[in-house]
Amino acid sequence: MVSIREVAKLAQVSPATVSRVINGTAKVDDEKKERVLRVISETGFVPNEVARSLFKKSAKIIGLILPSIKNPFFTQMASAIEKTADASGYRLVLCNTGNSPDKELSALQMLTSMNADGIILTTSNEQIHEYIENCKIPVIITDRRLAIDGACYVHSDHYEGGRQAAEHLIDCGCKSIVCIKGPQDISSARARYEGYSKVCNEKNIKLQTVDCDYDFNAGLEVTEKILKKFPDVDGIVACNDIVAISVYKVLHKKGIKVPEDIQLIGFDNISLSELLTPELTTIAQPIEEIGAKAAELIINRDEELTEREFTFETELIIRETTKLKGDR
Amino acid sequence: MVSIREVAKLAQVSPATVSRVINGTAKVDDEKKERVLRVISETGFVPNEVARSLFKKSAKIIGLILPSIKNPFFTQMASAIEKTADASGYRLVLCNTGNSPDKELSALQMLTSMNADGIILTTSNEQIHEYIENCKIPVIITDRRLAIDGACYVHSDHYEGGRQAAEHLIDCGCKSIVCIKGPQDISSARARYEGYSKVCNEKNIKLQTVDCDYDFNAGLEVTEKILKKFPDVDGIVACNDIVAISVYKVLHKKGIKVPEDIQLIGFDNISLSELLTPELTTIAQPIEEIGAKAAELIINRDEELTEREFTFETELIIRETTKLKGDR
DNA sequence: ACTATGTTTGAAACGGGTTTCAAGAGTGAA
DNA sequence: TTCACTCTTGAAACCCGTTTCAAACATAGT
Repeated sequence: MVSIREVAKLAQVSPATVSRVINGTAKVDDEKKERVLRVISETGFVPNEVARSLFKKSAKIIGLILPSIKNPFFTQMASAIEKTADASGYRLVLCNTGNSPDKELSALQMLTSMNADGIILTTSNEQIHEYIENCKIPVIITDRRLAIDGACYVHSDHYEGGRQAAEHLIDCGCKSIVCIKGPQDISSARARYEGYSKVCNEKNIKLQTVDCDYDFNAGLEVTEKILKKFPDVDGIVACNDIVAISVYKVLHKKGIKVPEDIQLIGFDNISLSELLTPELTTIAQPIEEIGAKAAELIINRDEELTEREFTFETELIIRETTKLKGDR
Repeated sequence: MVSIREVAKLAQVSPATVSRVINGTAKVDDEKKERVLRVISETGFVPNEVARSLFKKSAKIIGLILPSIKNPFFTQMASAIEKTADASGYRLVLCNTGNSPDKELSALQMLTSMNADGIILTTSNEQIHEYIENCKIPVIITDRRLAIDGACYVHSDHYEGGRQAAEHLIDCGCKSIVCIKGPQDISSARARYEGYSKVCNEKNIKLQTVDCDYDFNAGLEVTEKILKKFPDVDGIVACNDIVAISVYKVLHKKGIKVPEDIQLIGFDNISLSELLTPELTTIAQPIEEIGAKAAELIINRDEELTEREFTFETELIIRETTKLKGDR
């Protein structure tokens, strides 16, 4: 691996001059510049990013800390972050926590000590509170809202999304709706349910709920439970698209027709929801916008922020698991 | 950010001693060790990973260069890589290339200059040849086989997978099978097709093929084409699960029953293929094993390699889109 | 008591770009 | 010709954890 000092020697200039040529930080005599460039291309010299970031205290890195890389929602968000980051020359360092607070903290420390320029984090764990507040790099919390000052929040309007889901099923004529509540330690799941139940209260609809994790197998189980507990159910609000898919699967296996017998709505609008047969009616989050915004907040971190919370609107996407026809 | 020199000053020892305490690289007087540990916990000192990796020439980083982060196959592989990496204290730096050779090369250079300990790469681009052969860190090419010396290869036996798919549809009684060939510049797609066509030749089955990209929309189009060109088709071998899903979607929309009218088999066994209704019959690649193996090759890079190519077996997973019943 | 061996320790060098600072070169005006 | 000012350039310090090397000290053996 050739170093800047070797390039300097071969081009008969000082390392400082080579640095100035590479970065265009100061005027360099044309003849010398050419010599330097020639040596660089002959030797294939690439500046060592580690040495650079040691001095600059910026590694051009965005840290991404997620509960699970396999979850399509996070994957789509990660993809949007990567796209935005890459366009500005930033790389993504990925950490998977499986919701473990220990792993979250160590990922956070790790990324700070790597001179990351900012961290994008999805967590429900308030214990990392202190670390984040003392953190000198921006920390962006996506999808969820915690009570941590010093962080930025980027998420959808889950409350409104919950309302939209409830209203849509009611508009579709459902009389006995069951809401599958997501994990209530997650702020977005809480907000969705609050929006949902608000509408039900306004319209005097009886609240029928079951609890469920954001997990395919949990969705399979909870569907059985719904059918047993609420035999007259004709509408199901799933806590996310993955759970909606599992609900559909159980209903289909039992010969229950969707949307004829039971109507079904998901949440997130992961790209999968459109690939399925039948296509899933769902509440769309602007996943790409959320990811892009989070990345931008880090890339433009020197700009003074007027807001610390960015809320995006959700949108009802009517497809094939409910009866009203959408635009499509 | 407190440095090792500050810690040393506060603990009244030299930076060298602090380093020895942190890393356990040499015996340190118990009393001093305790002083150092106390100062570390009081100040919240975390060693700067960048300075460390500048000296050590290892950043404890695995670079992962993929055509697309959204593709579930790669996501599942990435997840397995992350799991293996994390267990040994390595982080993942993710680069998305969208198959652009320029981006591949710059990601490769970038990762080398970041002192990455190794790179896992999925590409069909032979142009990066020279760079990889001169690369001083291990480069592992997954899923595909190129003609690049100096790289390691980790993949499934796609040829055998192609054979299994063909044999299964024949066993299921298909008389007019259409094979959707994947992009033939990708070695694994070629191998699958070779395995497939070998079986057809052995059994005197007419080869009926169409070309298709690994893409959902391409799958929708190609299905229309199949129905037009081969109206008596009763079996379809899709080039991967995503395309199989899109094929199913078109067939379903046209009222064609799967597997009654047309049987369908995918490739990969992404977790999605089991979530669907109907569940997809497919040729499984051991995605997690491939990812883990690739990561291990980097983590254990000092061990002498006896092989440069690691081939995993594929497995026929019979589910609901073909007529023979599997174990389940 | 004195050599021999072993252990602990800190000063200093190292890794490789970047930046500061002051010297040297060049230009123009007086 | 000389003073003033600008532009280009390289030496050296810097970022910060690690390691080498030799000094200092301790223990054991004779």
